[in-house]
Amino acid sequence: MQEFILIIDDEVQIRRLLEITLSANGYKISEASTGKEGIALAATHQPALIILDLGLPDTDGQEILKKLREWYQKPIIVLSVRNSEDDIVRALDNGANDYLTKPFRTGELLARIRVAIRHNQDISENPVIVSGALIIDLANHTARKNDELLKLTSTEFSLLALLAKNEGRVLTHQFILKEVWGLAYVEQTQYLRVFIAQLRKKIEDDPAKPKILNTESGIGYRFGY
Amino acid sequence: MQEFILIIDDEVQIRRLLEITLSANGYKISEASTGKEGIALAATHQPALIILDLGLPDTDGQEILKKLREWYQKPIIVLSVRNSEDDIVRALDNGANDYLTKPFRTGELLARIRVAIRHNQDISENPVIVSGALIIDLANHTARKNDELLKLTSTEFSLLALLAKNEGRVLTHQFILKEVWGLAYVEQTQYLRVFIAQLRKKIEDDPAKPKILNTESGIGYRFGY
DNA sequence: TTATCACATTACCACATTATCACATTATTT
DNA sequence: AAATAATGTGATAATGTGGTAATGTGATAA
Repeated sequence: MQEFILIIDDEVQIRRLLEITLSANGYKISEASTGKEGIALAATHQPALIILDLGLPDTDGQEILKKLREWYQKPIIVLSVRNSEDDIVRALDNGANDYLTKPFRTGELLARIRVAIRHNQDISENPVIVSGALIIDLANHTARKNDELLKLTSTEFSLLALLAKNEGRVLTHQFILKEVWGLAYVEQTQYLRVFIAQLRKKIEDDPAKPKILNTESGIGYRFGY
Repeated sequence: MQEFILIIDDEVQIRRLLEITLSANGYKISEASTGKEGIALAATHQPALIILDLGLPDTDGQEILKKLREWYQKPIIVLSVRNSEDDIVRALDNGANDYLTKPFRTGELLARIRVAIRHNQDISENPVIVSGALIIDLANHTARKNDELLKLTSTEFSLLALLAKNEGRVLTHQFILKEVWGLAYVEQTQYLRVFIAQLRKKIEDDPAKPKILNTESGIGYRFGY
């Protein structure tokens, strides 16, 4: 899976610089120029890391940081022109993983991004997910229920696998669509409904009363719990 | 539990400064003035964090870093007079968690130590608010009471989360409306009454005698206390 | 070619959620 | 205690969201 970085900065030049540098190093990018937009994008895109400029026009950067940290656990690297110890300490104590003052050196930023992501990556991937009577084999792209092989199409399988990998967690429509269909499809929530329905027919005892693939109305879907 | 920090630095003044600052902040200290000594102490004392000066007399600091990282997983913060990008990137890629150039500001160092230690503790744990039998998982948009999942709509959830995040504090009607419904709705106090009632039905033992979602007549609502 | 399959797309219906209102109840003030 | 203000409650309307079936499309294989 490609690492996905969200840049929240109002300066176009900085965004362009970061965009070029980061994509040249194999990261995917999304950008926001205001705090509000940034929070919205973070919620829908679930980036692996956020680069946050403290000097945004709409809101105090420290407040955005706090808001993000209410639910966002992955690394946040703060950029700022401000170099006062107070700003730095506050940002770090508000949940930032690192703090760089502008102008920054791109090589150093990249190294600090690697540090931040490296830390977050030691969650080992389990090739087989077992949940009740369901057994999902990620490596073989097969799923079984009560020991009988389910006939799943590849889209159905990746959808099921994605949800199962995040058992108990609510995944937003946008996130699922992005992961399974790709970035261009984040608006097509109806695809998702169709495929959820198909999966339920195949794996639920009573598709009308799903116990495995649960709906979180207005938000997304959840596997189990 | 007392946090234990190992300082590897050959300059006596720096060691003394760190010793005073860190112990004043509740950390226990051990010190080494050479790389060899440092590695030995790290092995015997198992510190929660290491502060490593790159400019040691006996060995190249980067080499000590690599040696430590062969077995030592906890945070290492590098100090150095050298400010070249190359040094910084190398240190970070060799496994340092952070890099500060001398002279450093003690408040910033302390904040970065907190970041490093904080990081090492809460790997993959969700931010949850626990209040009595209620457990609110902000990242997952789920809430439980006595271990059973509550069926909350997204508006109900954000209202509950907002109040719970401010446990014990009175939030005014206007503030709550602004946060949950948006600025245009600060006058619609009736929305709030309706949704508070719905939440109470779902989470209070006796909705008529609320113990969790309390009314502050004429002002707003309060979670708990 | 036809048949088949998976996915895309649409239309429609059902249900869940939210908004709104009228009225009951409770709290506060005089 | 009475008057007034504030809050709670239940019903219903309006809207939003999700589920399902049917159909279109394009690829692939018989």
